[in-house]
Amino acid sequence: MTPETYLSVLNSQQREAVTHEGSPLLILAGAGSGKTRVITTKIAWLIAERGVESESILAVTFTNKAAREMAERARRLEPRSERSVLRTFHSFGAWFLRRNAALAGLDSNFTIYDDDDATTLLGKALPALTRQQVSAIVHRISRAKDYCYGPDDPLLAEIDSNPDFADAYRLYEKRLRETGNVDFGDLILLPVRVMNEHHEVRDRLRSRFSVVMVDEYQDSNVAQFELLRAITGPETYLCVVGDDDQSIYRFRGAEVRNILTFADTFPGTTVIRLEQNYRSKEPILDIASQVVAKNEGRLGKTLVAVRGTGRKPVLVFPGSQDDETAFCAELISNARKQGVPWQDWAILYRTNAQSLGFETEFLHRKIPYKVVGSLKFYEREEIKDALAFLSLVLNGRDEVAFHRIANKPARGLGEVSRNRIIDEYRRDVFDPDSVSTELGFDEHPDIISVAARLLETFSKKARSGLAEFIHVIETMRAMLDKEAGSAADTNAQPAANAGNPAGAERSTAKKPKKGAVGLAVFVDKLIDASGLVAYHRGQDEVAGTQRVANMQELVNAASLYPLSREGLVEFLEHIELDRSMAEDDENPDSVTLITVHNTKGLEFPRVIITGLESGIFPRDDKSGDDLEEERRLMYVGCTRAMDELYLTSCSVRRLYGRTEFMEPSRFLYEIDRDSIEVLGNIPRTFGIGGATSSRGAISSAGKMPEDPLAAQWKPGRKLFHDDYGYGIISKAFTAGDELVIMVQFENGGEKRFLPKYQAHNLLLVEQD
DNA sequence: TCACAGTGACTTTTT
DNA sequence: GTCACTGTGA
Repeated sequence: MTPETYLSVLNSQQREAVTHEGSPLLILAGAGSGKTRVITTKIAWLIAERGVESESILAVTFTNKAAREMAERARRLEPRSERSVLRTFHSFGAWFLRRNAALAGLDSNFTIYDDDDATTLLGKALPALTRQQVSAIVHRISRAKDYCYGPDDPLLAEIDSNPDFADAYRLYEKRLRETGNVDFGDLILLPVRVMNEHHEVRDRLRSRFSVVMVDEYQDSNVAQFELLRAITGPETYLCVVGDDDQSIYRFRGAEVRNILTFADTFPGTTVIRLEQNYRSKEPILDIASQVVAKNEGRLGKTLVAVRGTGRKPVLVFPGSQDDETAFCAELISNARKQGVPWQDWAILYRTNAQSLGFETEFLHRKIPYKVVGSLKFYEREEIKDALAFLSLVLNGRDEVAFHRIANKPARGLGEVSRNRIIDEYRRDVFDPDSVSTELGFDEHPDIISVAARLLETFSKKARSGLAEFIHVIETMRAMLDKEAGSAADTNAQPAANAGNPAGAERSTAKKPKKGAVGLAVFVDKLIDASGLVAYHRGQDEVAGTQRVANMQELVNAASLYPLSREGLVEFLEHIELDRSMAEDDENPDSVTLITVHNTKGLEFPRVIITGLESGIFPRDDKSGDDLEEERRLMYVGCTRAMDELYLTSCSVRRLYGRTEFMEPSRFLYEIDRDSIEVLGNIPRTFGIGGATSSRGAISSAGKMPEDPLAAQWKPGRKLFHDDYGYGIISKAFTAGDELVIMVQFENGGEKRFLPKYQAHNLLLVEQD
C-alpha cells in the first residue's frame, strides 16, 4: 500500500498525528477513534516516507493481543515493519535482560516466576506464615515493584509501613536472585536498574531505537515510565497514545498521572486529540459520556459519533441471575432468528465468576459461546508440573521447581527429604563459610549435583527414587545439549530473536525444518520419562485423561520452537508472558463471554453489560479514586458496543452461596432517563422519576405469576433464619411483581427478603 | 506418605 | 456454594 492510499483514509487529526515530527507527541485518543490505525500508519509512514530504519522503531503495548494486532496491521501497510520491535512492556524487558543477564545478576536461562511460584519461594523462607499471608506479601512486593521501590526505599512505607514487610521484601529478593530467576516486576525494574548503572548499555539502546511509541499509555505504571525515560534520549522521537478515561489498571499500579503530566515531563510536547468515534452509534456514546462525566480527575474530551444515531440503549431488571441469563439467551436467540450471527454478541461482566451462569444456560440452549481470558491452562497442576520440570532442566538453581516435581510421581522423597537437599544445596552455594565449594565459582550451582552427592545418605527407597529422578534430568539435559551442539541447522535462528527481535508474536515463530517437530520431541519425551503422564493418568479415570490431553497440548505448543537450549528458553518465556491460549480452531461464530477489563481494545456490534448492581459493579464500598476507576470501567464497557447496548441489573443474586437482595448500580442513576429505554419491571427504588414501563416482546423474563402462598408471609408471623435466628415479619408489600417482607430479628437486625427466592432459608414457626 | 474431614477464605480486574 | 489448605490418624 502506498502512503498516499493509507493517509487518504485518515481524518485531519489522525493525519496530523501520523505526520507529526520533531517533538514529543501525546495523542489523546478517545474510545473507537482509530488509535491503532494511527500508530500502525505512523510506523509505515516513518519507514516509507521518512527513511527511518524499521529496526530502529520500538513500539510497546500492554497486552500480547494488542502487540500481535499492531504487528499484523503494520505489516499489512508496510512489510518492512516486520523488523521493527513491537512488543509488550514485559516482553521487551525480557528481551533486554536476556542480552544483559550478567549485568542484572541473572542466569541467561532465567525463567519467569508467576505469583504462585513467587509465593512458594517466599513461603519457604518464611515458614511461620500461612500461604495466604505470604501471598498477600508477594502481592504488595509486586505493587512496590510497580512503583520502583526497592526494599530499602523510604517510600516503601506507602505500600506497607511495617518494617517486617521491608524485611520480607529483602529476603524475597535475595532468594529470587539465588534462583537466577525473575518475577514480572523485575522484567521492568531490572532493565531500569541496569541502564541507570551502566550508561554504555543505555546509550547503546538509545542509539538503537530512534523512535519509541507507547500504546495505552494511561495504563503505564511508575516503573514503566522509568523504563521509558531510560531508553529515551534527547535524540529519540517519543510518541505515546492513550485515553485517561480508559485507565482501568490502577489496582496494579497504573498511574494515570503518567498521561496527565506527560506534557510537563517532556517539554515541548505536542498534544493531538482524536475525538471522532468511528465505532458506536450516538445514543451509546451518549450514556457512556454521561457516566464518565461524573469523574473529576480527567483531561476531558468530547467524542463525536461519526456513525450517527441509532437505537437507545436498553435497560432491563431481571428478578434473579437466572432470569438474567435467560433474558440474555432469549435476546440472542431471537436475534439469531432474524439473522444476527452469534458472533455479533458479547456478554460483559465485572468478575470472572459471573461467567458460570451464562455458560450453563448457553450449553443448555445450545448457544455457541467462548469464554475469553479465564482460560487457566497454564495454571493447571499437570501443566505447571511439566513446566517446572522443563525449568529445572534449564536452571539447576530453581528450588521451587525442584521442590515441586522431585516427588511427582512419588519417589519416596517427601517434604523432609526434599527440603534436606535444598538446604544442603543452599549451604553449599550461598553460605560464605562453607568450604565444600568444590564447584568452581563460574560453574552453575545446581541442586541436582548436590542431590547426587547426597544420594548415599538416603534410605533405600528414597535413594533409588532420587537416583531415578537425577537420571531423568541428566538425560534430558544431555539431549538438549547434544541437539544444540550437532544440529546447528535446527538452531539457525538463534532463538531468543538475537537476529530478529521482532518476534513478539507466535505467528513469526518458525517451524523447525525437516520431519522433526522441534522442541515437541523433547517435551514429549520429558512428560513421559518423568513419569508425569503415568502419574496423572493414574490419579483419576476421567480427570486423568483430560490432564494427559492437556500435557499433549503443551507438547504441540512446543513444536513451534527449535530443539535447543535457546528454543526451550524462548518457549518457557513465551508461556509465562502470554498465557492466553491460541484461539483454537473453535467455532468462530459464537457469543463472547468476557470480563469488562478484557474487552479493552475490542468491539462488538451488540453488547450486554450484566450484573449492574451495587456491590458487583461497582464493587462494594468503592469510593474516591477507586470509584472513578470503576466508572471508567463502565465507560470502557459501554464504548465496546457498535450498534446495540443492553444493561441488566438483577434484584436478587446468589452470592457466596447466599441469596442477596441487590440494589441497582449507582451508574444506572447517572444516566439520563431519556437516554435509555427501560424494558419490563422497574424496581421501586429505581422507579422514582416516573420512567414508563414498556413491556416489549423480550420482557417475559420479568413476569412472575402470583404467589399462591403469599398469604403466609404476613406481618406478625414468627420465623427462623439459618444465619440470623428468630425474627418477626414487620412488613409485607409488593415491589414490582415481587412480594417483599421485612423481618425484625431478635438479635436487633432488620432484613429484607423475597420469599419467592428465599423461602428455603426462612422457616415459618408454627403458631399455636 | 496418604486419605479424609474440618475449616476458612473467596470474588476483582493481568503481565 | 466451592475450593484449597491444614491437621489428624492409619
